[in-house]
Amino acid sequence: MKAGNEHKKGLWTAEEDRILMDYIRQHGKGKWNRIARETGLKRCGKSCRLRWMNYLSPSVKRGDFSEEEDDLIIRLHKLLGNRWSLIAGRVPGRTDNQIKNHWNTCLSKKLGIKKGIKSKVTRMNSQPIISGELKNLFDTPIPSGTNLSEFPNKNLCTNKGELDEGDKVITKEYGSQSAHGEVMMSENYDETSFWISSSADYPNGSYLVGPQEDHFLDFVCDIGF
DNA sequence: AAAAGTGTCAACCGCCGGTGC
DNA sequence: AGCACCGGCGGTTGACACTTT
Repeated sequence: MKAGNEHKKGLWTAEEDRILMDYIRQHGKGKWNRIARETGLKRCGKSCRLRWMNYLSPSVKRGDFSEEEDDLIIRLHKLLGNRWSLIAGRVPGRTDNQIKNHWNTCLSKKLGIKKGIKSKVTRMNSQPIISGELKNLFDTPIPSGTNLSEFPNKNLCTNKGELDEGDKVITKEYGSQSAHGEVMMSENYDETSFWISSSADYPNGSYLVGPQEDHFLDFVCDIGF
């Protein structure tokens, strides 16, 4: 089979939607290439999957993003970067594609973020960071008016007072739970790392220090230049 | 009214990792 | 080990709608 040449592209018609939905109602989703074949749709399996996941699935929420959703996405993006599927997993009813589009067209503009400017890690100050206490981690003061009570779990230890990219850090959160991570640039961090990002991604000079996944948002410390 | 410019978002593309044979 | 297939991801494109000139 010469895949590619004979697959239809472009917007889906109402009739194609109906065929795909009927099939999935009857047989369930998955095995998208098989679905594409058996429905007679002249689409590739990937296209069928995408259409279902991003549009036809009943779990997909349509319509404008609420302010609450915007706020959540902004906070998640600070923590996770462009990991749209992870962000979408925490925004009920929204797909990664919706969130990515919304970010690129509305939110990044709203925040004044320019594309293509790389983050850089800057050095923290030399103060040791003491477990159970929020310290100013950077060379600059915490802006007046910052509500520290918004960050209830701030137990952070470091193995030295001054951090740089590559340094190992330990956090303690949620009772006895602790985790190890590495200070990284935001666009490079991996699943297990904590990270520090800064600069152009966050026009007001925000820094973030935080673990992700299991520990999630409670441990975000947002400090200005 | 029409052309040009801009914004939005559905869909595509290439790549990657997992799985089964 | 190597291959094919599949699902999933993030970046990008392009059609269409809307706004401005």
